Amino acid sequence: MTASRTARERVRAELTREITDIARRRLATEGAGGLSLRAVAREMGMVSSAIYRYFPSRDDLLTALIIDGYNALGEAVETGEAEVARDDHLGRWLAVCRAVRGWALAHPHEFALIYGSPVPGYQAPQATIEARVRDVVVLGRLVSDAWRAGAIRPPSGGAPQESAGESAGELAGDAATIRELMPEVPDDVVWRAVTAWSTLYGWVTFEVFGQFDNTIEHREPAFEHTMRLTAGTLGLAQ
Amino acid sequence: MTASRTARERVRAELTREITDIARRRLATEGAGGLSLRAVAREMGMVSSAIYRYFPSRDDLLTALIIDGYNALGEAVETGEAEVARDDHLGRWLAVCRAVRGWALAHPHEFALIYGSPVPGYQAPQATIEARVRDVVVLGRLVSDAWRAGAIRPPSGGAPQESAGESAGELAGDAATIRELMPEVPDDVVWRAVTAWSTLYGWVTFEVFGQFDNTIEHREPAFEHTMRLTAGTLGLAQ
DNA sequence: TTATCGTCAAGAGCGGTGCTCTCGATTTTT
DNA sequence: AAAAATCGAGAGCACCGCTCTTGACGATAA
Repeated sequence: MTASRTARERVRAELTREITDIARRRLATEGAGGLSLRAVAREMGMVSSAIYRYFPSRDDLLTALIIDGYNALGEAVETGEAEVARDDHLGRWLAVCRAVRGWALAHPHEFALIYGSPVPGYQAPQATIEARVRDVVVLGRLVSDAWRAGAIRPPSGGAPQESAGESAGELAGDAATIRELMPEVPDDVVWRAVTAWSTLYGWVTFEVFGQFDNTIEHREPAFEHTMRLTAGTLGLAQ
Repeated sequence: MTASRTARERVRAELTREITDIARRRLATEGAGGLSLRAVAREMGMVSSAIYRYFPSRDDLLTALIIDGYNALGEAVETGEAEVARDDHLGRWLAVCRAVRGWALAHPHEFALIYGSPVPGYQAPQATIEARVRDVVVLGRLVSDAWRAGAIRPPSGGAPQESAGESAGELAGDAATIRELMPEVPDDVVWRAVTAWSTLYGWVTFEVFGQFDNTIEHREPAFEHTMRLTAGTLGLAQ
């Protein structure tokens, strides 16, 4: 078995996990810029150079935290949305909104890591890109379900003035890409979904990053109201 | 006159300006976290300690850059919106959107500095808070003008389901605060404006921070379409 | 015109950072 | 049991923000 080689590998896996745990805890208090390998090593009673046996660079540790962050957010959204009846599409949308906001407020530094300013000099590896779609997948399935169930107001033939000429084709191309996440949905609804998604993350970003300070004090009712408004933009029946 | 002491003060003002210029240029290449006083000093042919005669700490230099950023964005929005006829309210909204997006794409690191993740360990002083409302003021005036001109669809008595009970009062309180920026506008329209503002900055944040990579390739037509959709949410006649 | 006083650049130095390299010790594999 | 792989520890490099001291310069007052 692998039991023999596990002797060393088990302690290695354990130490790797301990490093990321301490790093995540320090991230929550110091922020991404203040994350220091030496501090993590010090807290583990290790010498700083030993950390490099587990993470070859600070960026690799950051990558691990970013992937964890995407998965944590994705999981929060998935479980939040799963608790609502499948045919309650408005409820599913609101559950997604609350899950995103709740997770972001509970983990502001991790949220900043994955949806805030890119860390300078850090290039996100491919592994992070795959993990970052979990929340969007939930939205896509929700929109697709709602559309097929007839719960989304159909494109009112020309309500938002149709874009003219060449840009129409570019719009359609991008819409086709996005439609992979929400099958069968017409272009117009695809763009409504993108708009709603932008509104959700715009709000959460504003709130987490403090842009509402001294302006909106009762965030929760305002968020609820705004996301209901946004459901209207999305075309969900109220 | 003060001409004599100006001799000294003039070179001081000039050096101060040179420092912020170099810092801004380095910010554009290295990002906020990579901004180093020593590097700025080196580029000026100065010794590092001399910088502290002009900016007592790295945070003070950051503060100067942040205030400059708010003012640059505010000015871009103001001039962009001013070029549109006063009674073309949809045009004014779109001009605001394009100004925000254009400035953010042209100065991504400065945008990240003012609307992205807070710099860890940095506490924004009061001076920055005052400069950061210039863009919002433009939006407020625009919404107020449009409302008074009857260009905004009035609250359709209960279209978005009215929030119940106690949260209604909290909503109204915050709406009153925001109304200082958009006089005479009813609560419902205030929240539509907040929603539209979130959509705009949500989109721009997504685009600047690379969340649209491999998904939306033709950003400009998609942005135009989305912001027209958002104008509908705001209630602006199409 | 001379003396004084404030302002300035420069240098050394402190404690911190990411990261590299080497060196023994220990564990795993052969 | 011998060989190979892995690991922690330590020293060291170049960099960072920031502080303190020193000596030179220039504006101002006697």
